[in-house]
Amino acid sequence: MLTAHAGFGFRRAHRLHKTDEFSSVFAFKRVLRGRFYVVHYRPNGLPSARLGLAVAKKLVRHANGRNLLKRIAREIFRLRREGLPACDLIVRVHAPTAKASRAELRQDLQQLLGRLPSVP
RNA sequence: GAAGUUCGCUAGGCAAUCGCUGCGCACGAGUUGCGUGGAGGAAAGUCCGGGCUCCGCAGAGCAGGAUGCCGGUUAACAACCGGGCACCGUGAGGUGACGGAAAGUGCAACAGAAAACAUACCGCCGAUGGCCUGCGCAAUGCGGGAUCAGGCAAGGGUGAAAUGGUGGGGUAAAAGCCCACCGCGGAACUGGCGACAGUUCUGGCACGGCAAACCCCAUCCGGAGCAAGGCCAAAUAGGGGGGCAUGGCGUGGCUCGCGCCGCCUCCGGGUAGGCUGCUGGAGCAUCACGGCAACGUGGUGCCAAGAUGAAUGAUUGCCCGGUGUCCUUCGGGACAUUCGACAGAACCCGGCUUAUCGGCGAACUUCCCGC
RNA sequence: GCGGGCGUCGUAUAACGGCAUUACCUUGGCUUCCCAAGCCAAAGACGUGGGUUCGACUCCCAUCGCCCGCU
Repeated sequence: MLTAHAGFGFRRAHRLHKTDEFSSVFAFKRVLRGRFYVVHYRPNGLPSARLGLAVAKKLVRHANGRNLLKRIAREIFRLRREGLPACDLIVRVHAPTAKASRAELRQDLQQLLGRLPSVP
């Protein structure tokens, strides 16, 4: 049902929705760790990569800040989705980001996505 | 011009490109195209109050909680408006949990004589009575002393607080003992819906403080929450042991009442997807009328977020504002800037509280200068 | 969404509205040839801001932070 849609779109099909989907990615236990972000990944056998997000309330108290981190992650994923291997990704935040600038956060995630292994 | 006070508004703007999402329309029916809408003044904290939904009705009592000068506004409120009183400010104005201590119980460390019922440490007096004593023939006379009986609470000192204050009279010394004024209590009258205020008379000083100590009085409050609640689909599972049925469940702090009839527990087993509620409402704008105002009534026009692993964004350019550096013909200009607050709807409203870079407007106050 | 609880020396804890307690830790001294142990002494705290009260860790209000529960 999922077609390899060309371009920079980021539709519902490119996101993870169910608890099961999240759990299976976590259960696969493949992790790339950056300075602020952590990327869990698991090959999904679909034509495109999919993204899930998790930002702990404990690390970023205000909804405002959590939304910012998610937007940054979403935007980078959207722009690079075409070039990514077909994996389910969960981008998680694991370090306090209060002092980090947007550029640092972006650079961190770009570098993590670059380290993803290609799917056989 | 400076310094303030109060009230209100605003929350950088425009464009391009790439995206997310609600709704509508279109057809070639694609997760396609076009159009259109898409965070706040606090959306926050969840401190109050409602609507809505379910608990049969929302019932009674107790417990518990809330409110607490008066009048009004409101769906309701701990909110708001107007007023009274007290305090603060030169003023515009601001602040106030502001009922009751002559119903009761309790509390007050240390200091101090004494901390709530009266008392007397240092003191003052010693008129009167007694004592000692001088004058005197003597007296119920005239003096002196200050051990006693006794009188006093003025002054001192302690404390957060000490039994009205100031002045005068008065006295042996004193004292509301007496008087004037002030304060306080009571009564009457006047004004006001009322809180309260004013005037007059009167009492002769009582009735100290703390109720954000218990408490009393008056008024109010049933419980739970949109994960409420409803609908659809799929699947199925019955059973065994034990307990209670003056019992159990609805029911939530307790009791009663009301409704239902099996219920609880252990073993073992199963399910948890979609739709709805979901945004048209105590709604917004504007006009008229009533009201000091909060607000109300009526007319006209408008429809303005609805996500659900959770949208409302990103990048670039120009402008606006700030900051820094440099230049200046003092008008300003050039360059740089990861400088542009607090912060993100989750059923919906009314308040409160807290966060917040700045900008704008109106009315008023005080001071200075000029005319 | 709803509800409950807790913030006290560096750490763990007590405290009727009236001088903030105790232990460990730290520092100094005594003791010892030296260390440890022991003995003696000292320093160090009421999350923040208001209010009530003569006086607040305690009572009230607001706020900040942390923890827990239900759905």
